[in-house]
Amino acid sequence: MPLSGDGATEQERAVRRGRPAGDRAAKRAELLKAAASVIAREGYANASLRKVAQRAGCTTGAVTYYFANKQELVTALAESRFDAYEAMLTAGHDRTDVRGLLERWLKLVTGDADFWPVMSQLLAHARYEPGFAALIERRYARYREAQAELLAAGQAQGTVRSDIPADLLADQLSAMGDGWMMMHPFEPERFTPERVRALIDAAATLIAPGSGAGESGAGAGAGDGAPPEVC
Amino acid sequence: MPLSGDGATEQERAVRRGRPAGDRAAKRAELLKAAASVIAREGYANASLRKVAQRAGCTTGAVTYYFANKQELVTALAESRFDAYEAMLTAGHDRTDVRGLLERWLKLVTGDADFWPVMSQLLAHARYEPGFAALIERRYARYREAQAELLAAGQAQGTVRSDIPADLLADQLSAMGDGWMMMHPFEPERFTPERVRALIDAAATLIAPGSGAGESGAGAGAGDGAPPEVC
Amino acid sequence: MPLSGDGATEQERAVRRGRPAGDRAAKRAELLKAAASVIAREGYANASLRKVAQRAGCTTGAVTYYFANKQELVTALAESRFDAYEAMLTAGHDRTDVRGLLERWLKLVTGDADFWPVMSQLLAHARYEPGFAALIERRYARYREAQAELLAAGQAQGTVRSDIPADLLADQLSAMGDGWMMMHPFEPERFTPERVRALIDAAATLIAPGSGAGESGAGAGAGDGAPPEVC
Amino acid sequence: MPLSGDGATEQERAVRRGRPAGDRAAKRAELLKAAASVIAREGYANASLRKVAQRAGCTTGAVTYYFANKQELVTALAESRFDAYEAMLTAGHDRTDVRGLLERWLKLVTGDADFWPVMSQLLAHARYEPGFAALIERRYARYREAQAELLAAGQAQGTVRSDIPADLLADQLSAMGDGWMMMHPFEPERFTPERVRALIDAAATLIAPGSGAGESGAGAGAGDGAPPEVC
DNA sequence: GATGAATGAGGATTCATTCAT
DNA sequence: TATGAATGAATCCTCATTCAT
Repeated sequence: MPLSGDGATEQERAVRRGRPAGDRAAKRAELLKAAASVIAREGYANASLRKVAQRAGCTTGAVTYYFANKQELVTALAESRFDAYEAMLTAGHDRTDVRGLLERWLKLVTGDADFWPVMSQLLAHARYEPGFAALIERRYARYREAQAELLAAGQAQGTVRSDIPADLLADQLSAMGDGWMMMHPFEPERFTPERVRALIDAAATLIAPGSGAGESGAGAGAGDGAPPEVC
Repeated sequence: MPLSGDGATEQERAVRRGRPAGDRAAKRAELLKAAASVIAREGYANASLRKVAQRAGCTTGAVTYYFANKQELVTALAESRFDAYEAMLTAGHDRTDVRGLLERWLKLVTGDADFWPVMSQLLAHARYEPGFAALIERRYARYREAQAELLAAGQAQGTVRSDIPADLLADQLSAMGDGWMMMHPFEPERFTPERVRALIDAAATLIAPGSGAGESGAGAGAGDGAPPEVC
Repeated sequence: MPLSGDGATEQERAVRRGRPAGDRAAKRAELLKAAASVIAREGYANASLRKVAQRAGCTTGAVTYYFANKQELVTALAESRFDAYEAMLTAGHDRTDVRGLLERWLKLVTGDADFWPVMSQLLAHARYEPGFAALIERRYARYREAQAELLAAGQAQGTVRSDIPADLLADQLSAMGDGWMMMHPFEPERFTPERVRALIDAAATLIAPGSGAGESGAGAGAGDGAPPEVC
Repeated sequence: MPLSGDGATEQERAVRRGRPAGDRAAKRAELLKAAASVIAREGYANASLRKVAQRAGCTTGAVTYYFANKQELVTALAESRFDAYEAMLTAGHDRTDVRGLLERWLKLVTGDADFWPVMSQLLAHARYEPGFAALIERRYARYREAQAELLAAGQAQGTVRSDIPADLLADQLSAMGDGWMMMHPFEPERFTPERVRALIDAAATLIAPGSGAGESGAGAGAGDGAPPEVC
């Protein structure tokens, strides 16, 4: 509408020009949230575009207007989730603070009730969605590498046990996270905040150096924040 | 099926004796195998009764004849998988041999190429399949308890670290297994036999007592069987 | 039902064995007729499986049960039409009877009111239906070759003009047929039986040898059967 | 659009004078070209307004802005094609030059690669597009009449055979043209320029007077321009 | 026991069209 | 004048399930 003097200043127009798609990005984000909600509540196999549209309060056509494909929708959803994941991981904190990483992981994963269920559903189906698997593999690998680097740094500083190579440790930590992620939505009553904290504390204990001989369990200290002997 | 007097002679029945519970059970087992294969190859979301029938070499009607529902088929499949899992766990070995457990787990999981993919798909959908979730929760809990018992016995014998309660350790070990199970079908090239062994060795190191201070990594010794300092 | 003595003789069973698909072929033929009717009445672009099902008096699912694809349905329809076409062409008559060919062509094409419209719609869309174009090209070529052979034989006998190669003549005759086929459903009132006969007579005159100088037109004799001077 | 006083100065209008009827007509023509291209490439059944817009480099809204309906677009396209056809036919040449007509027809039809495919698609669907059929019938009839007049004049001059009434000859010639038009986009490799010329030469031979008894075929001379004995 | 025909709801996707801006 | 968001119906197709045989 170049001729309609709508009272917008030059600067405002420039801002508008900055996001040429108008509210496209916002609407897409809204639809992604709806999709996440549906997947979390009904599972990937039962998630249809119709349900997504219903939850977003629009028609099916609107969904396919913003996302050409169901696959595009799902891929975009996965991207956004991995973005959050990565932001968590690289959130300008001390790069060797393994304990901090676990805490941030805990916060991310418990902050958004949908996060775990959605991620587990996406991962479970990634293998069978052509083009989708590649995306997850790529981003997942990046995440694991970052984690391995962090653990290696911890080993250099002596805050992480050195008798297991960092990459194996990273694999084990992320596998643990995946396992929890998969089982959490399945039996949520088992994953009370206290138990999750206990699990995280235990994980910290597992990768701490020189542990194993003590009498008092790390799990016993669950809920008291960071046990002094870890990290 | 002992109640169906089908007019078969004693001899005919004797011939049949090799099959566990008559033709019906055999046919059901055959269909379950087909279902497992389809799920492993195409994913749960894309697995249809038609495909199962096709792979089993029979008609769609036959499948619904032996299994009233799709849900019944899937549930029976899950039961059979957990049976194998439990048999593995309780296979008359030394009940305190944690290392042996890991080895048996490894053998089970690498022996049948479909085991991991099928299990991960079933678990991923358990939450959303009414009546199915309960089954998995029950059997999974039983498995975890058995594992916790085994770990506790190990702690009593001093072969397992005691600074983490056995139930937390069991949770962590099984979560690790779940995580690998989920990622394995997804990037199989990452899970070479050597690396799987290294991961298991590292897991053994993780739960061993008094570890963590050494310089040489357990993972470095991957492939050489059981590192002496573990278990 | 191998055990049910249904009173069928050995021979009857053999017959049944001959068409293993039961009434499958019959049902398919029925659906093909419905499809032809829909295409003739509504045009290819507006022909949907739903409409075909409606006309056949069954559900959409039934159609896709007998034909995996819309393309398969359309292809089968084209095949059946070409079968009729070819049967017409090779109907055990005198292979050099060009006039007879034109007559048979006329009968085929006027006998089934749907024949012309359906064929023209199929041909018009063949180019854009992957895998369908090949079929038509193949069968169409065969038809044109047979026609060319027939015309060549006529040339050898002196009943067909020899100043134009038989293959070009065949091309022209079939193009004429195609052109009529295309325009016929479009302005049916122009194609009265009388006019069609006149066109055929004129076509016969066109390809007859030594024509062109006479005063009385072949078209003037339309309706009086076969003008003596032709063929 | 002479009635729209759009405030343009005399000079501005002069500049515009090159374009037939202002911007609107130019834009419509542009869209028509895009529509023709889409129909030629994808077929009528697969041609959507979206694709037309895409090929024209504008939005869907723009198309519906310039053409109220899809039907209006298609109708306008047909009109423009028939305009070209008629212009070809009545292009101030000798009105009795049948050979010249065929040559001009050849040039038109081979000059624009899209002409044949588009026309055949439009004709194929004319029957089923309400309001569209009438248009084609009218214009097609006019074209056939003009052709019949020309042939009648040829008969009077002795350059066209007189044993077949002019209107029947016209029908046959145009049917031939339609038939080629329909088959050409379908198997383009069969319609090399040489063969098209041979076909046209043969057509000229067909309608020439006193032909048919000679031994040498007109088709054999294909490519050498106009055989002396024809027209 | 087993078949396979048939159903009908639901899947994703495409499309012409409308309309506020 | 032109945009592009949004609609809702229609597209083809898949599927679990039923049922007469």
